[in-house]
Formats: sequence, structure tokens, C-alpha cells
Amino acid sequence: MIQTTSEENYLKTIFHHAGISNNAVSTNDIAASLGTKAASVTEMLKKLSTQKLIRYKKYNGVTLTDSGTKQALLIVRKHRLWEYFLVEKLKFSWDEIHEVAEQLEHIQSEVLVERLDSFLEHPRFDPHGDPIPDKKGVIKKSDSQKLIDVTEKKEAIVNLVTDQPELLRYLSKIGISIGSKLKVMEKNSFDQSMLLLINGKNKVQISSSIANNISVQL
Amino acid sequence: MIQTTSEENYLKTIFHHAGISNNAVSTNDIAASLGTKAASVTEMLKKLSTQKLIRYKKYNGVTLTDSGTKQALLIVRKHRLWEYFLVEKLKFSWDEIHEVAEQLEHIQSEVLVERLDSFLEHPRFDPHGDPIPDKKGVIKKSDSQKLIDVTEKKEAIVNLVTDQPELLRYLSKIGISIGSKLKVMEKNSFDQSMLLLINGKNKVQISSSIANNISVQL
DNA sequence: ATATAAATTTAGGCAAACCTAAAAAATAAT
DNA sequence: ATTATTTTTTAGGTTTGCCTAAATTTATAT
Ligand SMILES: [Mn+2]
Ligand SMILES: [Mn+2]
Ligand SMILES: [Mn+2]
Ligand SMILES: [Mn+2]
Repeated sequence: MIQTTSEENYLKTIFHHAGISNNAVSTNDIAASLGTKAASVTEMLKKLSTQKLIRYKKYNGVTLTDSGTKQALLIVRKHRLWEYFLVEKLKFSWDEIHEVAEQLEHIQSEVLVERLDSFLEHPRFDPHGDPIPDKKGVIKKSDSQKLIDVTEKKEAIVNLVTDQPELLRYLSKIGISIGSKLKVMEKNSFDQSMLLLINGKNKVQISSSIANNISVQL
Repeated sequence: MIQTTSEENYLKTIFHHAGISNNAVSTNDIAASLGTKAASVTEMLKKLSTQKLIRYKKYNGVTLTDSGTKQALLIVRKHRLWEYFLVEKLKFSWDEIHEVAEQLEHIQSEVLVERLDSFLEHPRFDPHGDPIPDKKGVIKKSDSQKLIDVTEKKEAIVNLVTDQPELLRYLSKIGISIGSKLKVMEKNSFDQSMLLLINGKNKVQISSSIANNISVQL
């Protein structure tokens, strides 16, 4: 069954909130993410429920069924493949791509996704470091930890950042990208801010909210 | 002002029916093309009219305004650029691309269109030979005539075919593509069918309805 | 010129996806 | 254990884009 763009956006949002362990997601959280109102969410949950894409019991939040998860993974796959395309082929910067990918992810054509994947030579991560699910919806788990949890004096490689334009532009400005080598010079125990040495060159002080949106591999 | 997908489809349909000289287009023709009913068309015409995209007078058909023409040309530009992309980069065949391009043409992002155009190195014709409007909406007119009008014994190069999947698959089967050299061996004056020599190799008999959907340059 | 047919518009409804305001249920605080 | 707060659902509307059926206008045929 083919979903509407709106239904797809709900599935994707539920997927992102549920995390790997498929926790129940609340009506309010969905509404907040989608910029709609709780009443609208309730309506849509009923619809998705009759389509067996979610498990919904009044007042109890929702979880994705296997079928719903599969659909959500396909949308995420498309989103990330298109983001990779925009950066690698069309020379967009990583902060310009999300909105366009939000549109492109809803293009309905199985063959298009697979041809795009081949053309891009089966990328495994999008420009922000997020893993791209394969055709079957399998995601490669890379071990990664938040920069904020890295102990002083340790070195680490950036492998994932949050896909938020303002953050991304800021990171570009201070010279952080996927693959950057960071050394944690100092951690301020009061406000959790950090002094970083980036690629062995520049020292930059970052706040905890920045450090919270960067993940690294040691 | 940003148009809905539906509004864009109406503009594009009016554009295609109006031809170069921007003739008035009838309600019924629009309905037939879009697979909707005349009543729905009338409704939409009122809406497009208040947006000054068309000139509409009850019972008199519609014409595009300059603004409407500009919008239509942009949609056509996007459709054809995406078709070119699908064939040249993703290795689709020319009969598989129209439906996907119908979706892609509605992606809203000015920068995307221009980056795509650059990436493709500013193609001037789509895979069916249709001209791609430039950024300003200018279309290069190539002189071209219908194969059905070519006189016996003349040779000609295929430069445009109608974008209809069944036709395209048939042409592929008999070995006709853009750039093929055709020699008109015989014209049957009874049913307008033709015997063609394709690229100096194969002789193929085609009906008038096929010949009507192929254009050539002498 | 008048009757018939075809094209177009109007009137009244429907489904999707949103909204606000009010009611109901669940949670938290005294 | 009540009361207050928060969360969620229900009820009733709106907009967009579609529909059918009926009315109106235009075109065609006798
Ligand atoms: Mn994104
Ligand atoms: Mn991303
Ligand atoms: Mn096409
Ligand atoms: Mn085409």
C-alpha cells in the first residue's frame, strides 16, 4: 500500500523518536516534531493503526509494527541517499540539503532508489554521518560515543553530527567536519564546555550543547 | 508565490495545449489531460485566475499570462532536466522516466534546479528530443518536421519523438532512437504507412500513427 | 429559426489533513 | 485521597481538490 506524504512523515517521526528499541512514542512528541497539534496526531494515529503500520491504544502512545518500521526505514534510506547525492554530485554544503531531502524522500519509485544507490556506489553514511539503511532496511551500527563523554586528553575522530543547519554552519566555521581529529584539551566541569584541538591545528572552545551534538570514534 | 502540485499540473497542461502561439485552451481538454472532470477544472481556473496566472472568461477558454507562462516553463525545465538525469546518470531507458519526472518536477528548490543543470552540463534536449528551457525560460527552436510529411526517397535524422511509453518501447524494438538516420523507401498513399530504411540497415514498415509521432531534420 | 447536442458552469457533497475548544483520562502534587 | 496539572481524545470547523447531478450557455443540425 502506498502512503501519502503526510503518512510517511508521521512514520518517520515515530521511528526517530522510538529509537533502536522501538519505545512507545507520545502524541505530544509527534505533534511537536511535525509542527502540528495533538488533535491532528490522534486522527492520523487512528488511520495508521487501521493500516497496521503502528500499534495504537488510546492514551498509551504508539509503537511501529514490523511493517511500519520497514516503511520508515525506506524513507530514511531515501532521505540519506538524496542528501549524499546533493553533496557529492551537486556540490551542496551539508547545511543546505535537509529541506530538499525532505521533499525528495517522498518520490515514489523503487527502481529510482536502487539506481540512485548504484550511481552513488552504495554509500554507507550520509553527509552528517548518519548510516544509510540498505535495501532490506538493515543499518550498520558503528560504535560511536558523544563528544561530551570523551575524557580529557583523549583523541577522537568525528563520525556523526546532528542534522541542524545552524549547528552545521557553525561547525563548518570552526573547522569541524566528518573525519576531523579532535583532541580534548580541557573540560570545564562547571558548564561542560570543552577546549578542543582540531586536526592538530586550531584550538576552539565549544559549549556543551555543541559537544552534545557531535559523536566520535576513539 | 509558491504553487501546489495540482496548480503546477494545471499550468503545465494549459501550456502544452496552448502551443507556441498561446491559443485559448478549453475546459474539457484540460480535464481530459489531467484525468479530472470539467467541474473541477472550472474551479481551478478561478483560482489560477485570481492569482493572475491565467486569463479566464467564462465559457471562453483560458490563456496563460506572462507570469503563468514563466511558471509553466520552469516546470517543463525541471521535468526535462530530471528526465535527462535519469537516462544519462541513472541509466533509465527513455520509456521509464516520464512518471518519475512527473513527481520530480514538483520539487521546490531554485538552487537544486541550477545545480542539477550544471551537473548535467546544461543539456539542451531531453531524452525524447524535447528542448529544455533555459533558466530564463527561453527555448531554442530547432527546425523539425513530422516524419509523415517527408517525401519518398528522402533521408532524415530523428530529433524528436512523443513521450509515450508504449510508443517509445516500440521504437526501441524496431531500432529507432534520437539521431537515427531514416530513409523513406515507400509511402503508401492509401493508409499513409511508410517503409523505412533505418541507419542504412533494416527495413521496417511503420503505420501513420507511428510516423505522426516522430519528427526529423532533413 | 428552432430544436438538439455539446461544452461549461453552478450547486451540493466527500475525503484528507489540518485547526480550536471542550471533555475525558492519566499523572503529579498536596 | 483529593485536588490540580498535564496529556490525550472528541467534537465541530476550515481548506484543497476532487466528485455527480442539474442548470446554463454555446455550437450544431435540421
Ligand atoms: Mn536530513
Ligand atoms: Mn542527514
Ligand atoms: Mn516526460
Ligand atoms: Mn520528455
